[in-house]
Amino acid sequence: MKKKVTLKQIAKELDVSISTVSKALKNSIEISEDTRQKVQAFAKLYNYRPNNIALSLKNRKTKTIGVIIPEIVHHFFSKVISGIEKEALSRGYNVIVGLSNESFSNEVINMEMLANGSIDGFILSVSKETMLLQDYHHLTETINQGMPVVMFDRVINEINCDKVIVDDFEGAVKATNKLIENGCKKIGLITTKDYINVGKLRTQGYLKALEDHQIFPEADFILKVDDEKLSEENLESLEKEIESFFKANKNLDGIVAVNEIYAITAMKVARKLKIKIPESLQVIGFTDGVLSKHAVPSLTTVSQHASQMGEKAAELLINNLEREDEEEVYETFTIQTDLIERESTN
Amino acid sequence: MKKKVTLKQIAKELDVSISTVSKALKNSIEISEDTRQKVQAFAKLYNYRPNNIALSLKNRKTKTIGVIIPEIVHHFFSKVISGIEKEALSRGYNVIVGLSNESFSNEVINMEMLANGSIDGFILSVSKETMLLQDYHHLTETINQGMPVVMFDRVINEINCDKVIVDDFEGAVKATNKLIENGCKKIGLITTKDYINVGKLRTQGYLKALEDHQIFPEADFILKVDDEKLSEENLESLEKEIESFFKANKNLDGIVAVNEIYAITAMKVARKLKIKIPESLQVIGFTDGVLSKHAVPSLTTVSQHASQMGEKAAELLINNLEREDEEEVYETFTIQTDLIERESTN
DNA sequence: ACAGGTTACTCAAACGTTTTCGTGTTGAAA
DNA sequence: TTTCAACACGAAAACGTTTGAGTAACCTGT
Repeated sequence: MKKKVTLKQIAKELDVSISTVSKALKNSIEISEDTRQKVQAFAKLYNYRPNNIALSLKNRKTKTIGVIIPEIVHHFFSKVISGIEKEALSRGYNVIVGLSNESFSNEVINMEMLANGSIDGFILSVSKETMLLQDYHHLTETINQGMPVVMFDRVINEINCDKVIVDDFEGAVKATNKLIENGCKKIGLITTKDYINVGKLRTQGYLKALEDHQIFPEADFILKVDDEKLSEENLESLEKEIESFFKANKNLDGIVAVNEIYAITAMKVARKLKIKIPESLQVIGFTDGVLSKHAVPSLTTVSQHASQMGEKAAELLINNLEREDEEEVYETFTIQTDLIERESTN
Repeated sequence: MKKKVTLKQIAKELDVSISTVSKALKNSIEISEDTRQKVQAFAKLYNYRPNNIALSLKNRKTKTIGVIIPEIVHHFFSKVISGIEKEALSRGYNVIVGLSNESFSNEVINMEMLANGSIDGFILSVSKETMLLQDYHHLTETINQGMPVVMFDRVINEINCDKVIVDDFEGAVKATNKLIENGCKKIGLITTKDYINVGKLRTQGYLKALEDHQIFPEADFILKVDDEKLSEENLESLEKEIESFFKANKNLDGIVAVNEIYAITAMKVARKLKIKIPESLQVIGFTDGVLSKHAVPSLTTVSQHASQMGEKAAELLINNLEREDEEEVYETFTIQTDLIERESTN
């Protein structure tokens, strides 16, 4: 077991100073051809690699970005990470991942753990609890300390930083328009409570599309599912809720659901109620995950281009980190959605 | 924007030495009550936090573990990460994630990037390409440098380190037994090529169960899908392959599939061929992901307890890191599988 | 022969900590 | 008055690196 070799050890072994070794390895002209070769040969032999931590300390930058997300077992978020990682790797950065599990305190703890020098900047999507509590002190503090932050998807307008968001509004408009074009007259919406801003925006898009086509929005056609219903355990109660929604509104011929689970569950319930998809009910979901692709019938969905979001977020952050001038102009980048048509619509 | 405050700045401000500040903050008895309070008050006011990088350099440990996985947009792996993160957080460690994207060179690059001081140890599942090439120099090198490595799921027997594996063999036995108990006579297997060891083990488990029940294994009943068929683009060709498999073996009444996608696709094809599930064909998959849960009919599956795997891997690694004595006794921990019964079996 | 200029190095500081050892000042015991 | 703890603090080294400044030794031209 040979431990990592340091400059000091090489220096001692070759009987030169540490500086000489360092410069020789950097091909400095200050060092004679002879010594240079000797040092480089030795370094190669012992597989010398500069210690990242020492470099980080010296340069006051770690070349590492911290990512805090509510959950990783989730197609959207893991895809975003994958995008972040891709961009980060190509620009020589590492990615540290922290999970908040939708908990405010976890988010704070994770951020504090990373903010003390471990990383150069944050990319994050805040937890539901944070949105609910509206306590953003951990965010403002890190930003005030001069650490760049990029928020994505679940962003907070009050916070002044770079942001990458999905055009949720327009996505919902597109989805709803599609159903209208396909001849749907009674279009239902399955959405979340309003404090989740993406749910809110999608709801607004749905309403806008109806309005544009002079369709009167029936309040009954909108189901606002309680948030906990998304968790894996509460699947049955979600099913029940949707079932009574369907039973209360028997004439629905189109459904826009603000996420994949709602859409898939709606299809499941429809099947149970012998409602044919897409013949008598057309369904469009959000988030183009595995479920949409593999469902039977496969689900028409609004793709959020999660991977692209991640790449863009990483790009914004790294650009910011590597910018010389300190001008603070924050950008909000909007990712356009695409409607991916599959079997659940005509 | 107030930058992070350091010991030096506090020292200067209070006109004491750096050592005094450091000791005062650690409640050292060397420091007078008076000074201690003054320093602590000041530190609190300026929200002093020790710089992690400096600590890492001093202590020669980073309290960070590196995780290298082939892919993150994958239920199993993201669940493992979530388990790792949970254990890591509770023991004060951070998690750096590197993705190999199933590529050997990416795996090597990622490991080299992290091995130079950024982390204290690795948790990894090797890429398919690495298994194919059988080039493990990057692994042996890091281990030789004294950096602990824990491998999970896709492990390499030749490498001497801690390992966490799923009892794939027994899982397949359980699944096959279940089908036999349920009255299946002609049980097919949809698996991967043999160089993926988990696929191989599951195949062996399937054969063992048949043997135990004196059922002669028909070679025709085993479909070894070419590996690229797993990727999202090749979904149709996977479907086609399974479809001809079904057509060639019309009398199959049970299917064991070594992963979720194969199982779901098999069900999709069965539906297309008007084969009723579970009445005329019962299906069991591996990996208890979202698809299994939300499929119609929902899929009976062998759960690998991915989260538990991650926790265990992190536990082994951290124990190793924090162990005083240097004895190298490597453990291979086997996670038992559970059969989760759903609608695709009787 | 000597100023001036290369050449090929070494020194030392810096990044932010922790910790061992040293030291000046007190107060009390002898 | 001397001696010796106890007390409260400071200096310095160490982790591994980079880099500007400093310095010997040699060479060159006059």
